[in-house]
Amino acid sequence: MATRKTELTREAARLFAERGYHGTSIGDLAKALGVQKGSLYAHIESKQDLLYETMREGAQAFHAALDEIPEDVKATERIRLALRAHLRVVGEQLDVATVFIREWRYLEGERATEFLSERRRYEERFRALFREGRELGELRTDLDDQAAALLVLSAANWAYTWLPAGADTDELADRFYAILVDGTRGYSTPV
Amino acid sequence: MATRKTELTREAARLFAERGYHGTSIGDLAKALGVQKGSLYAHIESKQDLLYETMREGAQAFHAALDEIPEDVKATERIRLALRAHLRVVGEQLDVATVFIREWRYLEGERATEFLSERRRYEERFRALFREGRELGELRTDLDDQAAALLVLSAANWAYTWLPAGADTDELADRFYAILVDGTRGYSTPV
DNA sequence: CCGCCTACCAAACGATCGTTAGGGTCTGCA
DNA sequence: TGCAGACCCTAACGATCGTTTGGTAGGCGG
Repeated sequence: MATRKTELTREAARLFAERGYHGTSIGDLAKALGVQKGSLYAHIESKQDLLYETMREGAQAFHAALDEIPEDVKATERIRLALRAHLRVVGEQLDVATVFIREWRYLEGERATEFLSERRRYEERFRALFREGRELGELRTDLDDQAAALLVLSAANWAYTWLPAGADTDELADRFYAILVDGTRGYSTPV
Repeated sequence: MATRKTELTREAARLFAERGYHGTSIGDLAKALGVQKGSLYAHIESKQDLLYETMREGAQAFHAALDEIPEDVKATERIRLALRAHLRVVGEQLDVATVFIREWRYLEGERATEFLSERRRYEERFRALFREGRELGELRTDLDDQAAALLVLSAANWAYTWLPAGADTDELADRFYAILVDGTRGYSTPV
């Protein structure tokens, strides 16, 4: 099943992540595969297609990771698992995640808007967790859940810049979660 | 004082932020300034120079913002002010900040490594605040200050993607800070 | 052995890239 | 009046860009 096409998209993701979409030429890609650049057009219709397919792969991976979170656990626990899920995707598919997070804006035409709504939908799933947690009384009733969700999403979305490929992302997610839930203040620190 | 050169670098920052370094051509830049593209070379030596100058501007702005934080206040307060300072730079110089955070990797040669150490130095200033806060007893003694600093830096570095230009960043920073310090958990939530 | 399919090749297309060359037109100051 | 300096022009350079074309080599089922 490791067709030439999937090798191509995988290498494209790697190069797009390393040099950026506009910084990667079709010639670079062909050279990385040991092939003449014209030969690539037996598999794709355009360079844009490669970017688009990587985006789709990323969107699918991130959503699928969230989908596996059980619904019958507490909202706070689902937040922890969601952070784990996101960081796991970043760690396991670093190239795809990097392109998904950083290079999406080079999509052209309606694909850009399609991706934007896909992305908003993903972030909304995080926001919903915090809203739910607050409404169910698991989180502080005066919590600014918008800001809290933004904080988690920031940590999640920034991770591709420093995460080494194959890191233990579960433990890392738990460390972030612990700080987020209990705060950094000393137990008896005066205000 | 608004020399043509500064207009050029400002426009370059704007376009690099909007379309990326490799996505912006010298021709685009010239058109935005209402000038033939060859004319730009009366002011610069290369396209790389424009990127480099924007980076320098960004580095200067971020460091200067941190420099203005008084040293005689508590470490926790300095953390709050540091977050304010960073977000203020992002809000006030969104284009420069965007290029600084996202496009730096297209610097070539030793400029790339120069920038990388500049950046590490900046992040270290944040980490030091958390270490200090923990050692002085202002923060929990069992705090994972590396993770805490990473969390704040993530929020700070991700902000360019969603901050509207000219937003009230001080209030936003304080909201992040409040969550970070006190956590999200309900006061009486069972473990 | 034939015909199909996947994969690739060599060569070229027009467009655009960053950059250079040489000359021109203003303004302001001596 | 003349000269300097800032600013811009047109035209072209070689290189590289994404993409197209027409043809070929090898494997595999009929």
